[in-house]
Amino acid sequence: MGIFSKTCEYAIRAVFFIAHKTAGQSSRVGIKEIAGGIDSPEPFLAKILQDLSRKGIVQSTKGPNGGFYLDAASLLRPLSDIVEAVDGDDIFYGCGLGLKQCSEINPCPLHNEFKEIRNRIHHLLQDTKIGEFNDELITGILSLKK
Amino acid sequence: MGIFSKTCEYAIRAVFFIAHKTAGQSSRVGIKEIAGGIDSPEPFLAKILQDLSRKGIVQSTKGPNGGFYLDAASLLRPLSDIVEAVDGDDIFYGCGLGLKQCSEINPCPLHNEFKEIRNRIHHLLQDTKIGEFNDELITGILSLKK
DNA sequence: ATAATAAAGGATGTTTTTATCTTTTATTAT
DNA sequence: ATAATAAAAGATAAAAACATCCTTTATTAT
Repeated sequence: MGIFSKTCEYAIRAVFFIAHKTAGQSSRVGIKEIAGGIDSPEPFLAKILQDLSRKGIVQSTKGPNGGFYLDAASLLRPLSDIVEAVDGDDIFYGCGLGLKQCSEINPCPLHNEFKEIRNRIHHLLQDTKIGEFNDELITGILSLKK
Repeated sequence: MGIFSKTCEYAIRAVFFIAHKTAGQSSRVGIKEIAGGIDSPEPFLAKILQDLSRKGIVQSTKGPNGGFYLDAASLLRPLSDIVEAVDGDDIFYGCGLGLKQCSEINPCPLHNEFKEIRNRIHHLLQDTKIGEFNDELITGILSLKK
């Protein structure tokens, strides 16, 4: 088990992939190419992108030359938008030991330590923009496969 | 989805509970009391403790006056031992985006940022000992329920 | 208009995680 | 020895996550 669900891992990788493939050039990229580009099961990823599209995080058009893309505004959105859309905000606000009532006044043993870690994750994802890695992905410095 | 699996959340809370109930006094605490004390499903927790017992992280004896307890050495073990036993070490070493080949020479876009976060989690859990919160748990400053 | 294309939508299947129940084994007190 | 107790072990079940397949809808090119 990682920090994110598998669904969310695929989602983030897919959005990065769409971003670097379509940023600037008014082009689209199809589900097949995306799935191949991030090593994910195609039909499962289709469902994930369908959901992200409904939620306005990615854009899409049907038909020939259709596919997924990201408009200028989407490229500037923080990664946290993807995570919240897919996994919710538990990773940012939930108790590390799973206690519903855990809080400042009723803390679990790890409350303060985990608060810092969760905050750090939250800030990292808020400060990182979807379009931020396009250059490095194009040049191959960064990887989205396997 | 939290940082840990539900199984692991229950495991940590249960071990904390056993620790503060039995530390010092050569007493034992039964599965029923533990499950009640940490708000967990009793039969599921029984399986978890059975596993932790096999792995030597908690001690147990059967029969009347039997139950679970922690010896002196166990009380000094780090929390990371519980997490590794239950969830494995993915949380410490795995790629945030789920990439098997992610590494320094083939990094995903979030590699360095996540490395720091994972390290921080790792160090926190290595530096925190199982018996560390007994006093606060007895006095009720800290909570393991709901 | 028509055929081809590609995502959207809906139904379904599989695997893993979470949870329960029943029987067995070890220990203790009588 | 026997009965009572409590964890261990094994089998089973329910829920959630992960994954696939088939049909429909929107778009484009001819």
